[in-house]
Amino acid sequence: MSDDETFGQLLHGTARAWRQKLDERLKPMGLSLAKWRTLMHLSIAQDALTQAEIAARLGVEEPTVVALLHRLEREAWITRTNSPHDRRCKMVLLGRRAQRVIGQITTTADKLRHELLADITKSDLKACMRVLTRVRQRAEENDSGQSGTRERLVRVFAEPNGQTKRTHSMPRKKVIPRGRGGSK
Amino acid sequence: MSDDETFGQLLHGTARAWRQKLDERLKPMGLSLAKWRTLMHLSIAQDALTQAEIAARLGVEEPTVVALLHRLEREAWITRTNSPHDRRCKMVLLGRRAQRVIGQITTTADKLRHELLADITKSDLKACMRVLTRVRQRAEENDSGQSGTRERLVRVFAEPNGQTKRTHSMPRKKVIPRGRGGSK
DNA sequence: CAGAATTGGTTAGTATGCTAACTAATTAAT
DNA sequence: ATTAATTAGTTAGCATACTAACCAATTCTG
Repeated sequence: MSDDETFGQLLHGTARAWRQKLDERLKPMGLSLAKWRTLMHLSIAQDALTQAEIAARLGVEEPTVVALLHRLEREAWITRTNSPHDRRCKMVLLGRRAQRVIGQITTTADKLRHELLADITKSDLKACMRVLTRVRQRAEENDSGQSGTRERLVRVFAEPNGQTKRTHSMPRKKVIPRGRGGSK
Repeated sequence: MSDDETFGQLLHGTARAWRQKLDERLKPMGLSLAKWRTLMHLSIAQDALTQAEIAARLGVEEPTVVALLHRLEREAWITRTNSPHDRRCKMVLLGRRAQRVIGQITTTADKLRHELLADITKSDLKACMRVLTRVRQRAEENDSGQSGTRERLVRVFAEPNGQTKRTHSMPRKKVIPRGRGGSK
């Protein structure tokens, strides 16, 4: 009870309200928070991404991405082509339509963010982000070492310059350029 | 860009991680965050609630509650009976099973909350809750009057101190019909 | 009191997220 | 060089949330 009792409720409620609001704003453009996030990451990457990379950047599981991309493709926001280097992969690209309006979409999201954070003091905001970061860390860590292969959802946060410090994978066979070492 | 750029992502990511963790902990008991919240509100109420009241307390829409209660009923956590006072209503009650383990469930949730907020300073936590509260308020307010009847989801859990100050409702069950024509 | 408006609940359809289980392709090991 | 392990993507099935549309009961209004 007491104070932290409602922290969870507050956290979820706020996230939900935010999502709802953004969805509402994006709806006239035929988008949503999840779709926008996907397009944004593709836009930032400035290059085709594999579905696994998208999943990592969004911080969701692969099957979720499959469905998401399916919808995005159906609505012509993106295109998917088989990679010639690795026949398992599909390279995902922004379609024309998306390229044309990506700016507007991002502007909408930015605007909302500023509205919602309008009268928050800089220090409160910092404190809040500090708390959220810490909580997320805590919630994501592996509840102590129980068995082997729990380690999914290694988040990959894009730096402003598009460099993404991948935590895992990216094969890119032999002579293919623009590779970096990687893999843990 | 810059700082608040990632606030939305952080907010969602944290909420998601939290939910995931709690779901994971509750899973062995056959529960989940949404189910637990429902049972908790019923437990707090110490009385049967209508579905509309539950929806208001959970802060979700009615159809969501319908499905949720359907699952809870199927698993014998709750029972639903038609109200004798208002034939539209269904009164929802905690089942035996739920009454027996509600304490354990709540303990689990409390424990997780304390773990996740463990090393957060009191003042940071306060600041964070202040921010979240403000943001939620903002996100929930009616973006200017446009479509007529937007005003759902009037939250009941407003104050972070656990006090519940109901904003509306109180099911006028058993309203004594003063001088009405009665009949029927 | 009769018709209108409101309220409680449901159904249908969609979006997002998850896990489990599977196929196909690639890489690692023996 | 086979076999084993890993990785990319998919499908199936479920949970949770929403909106839109609807019925039935109740309350409000004129």
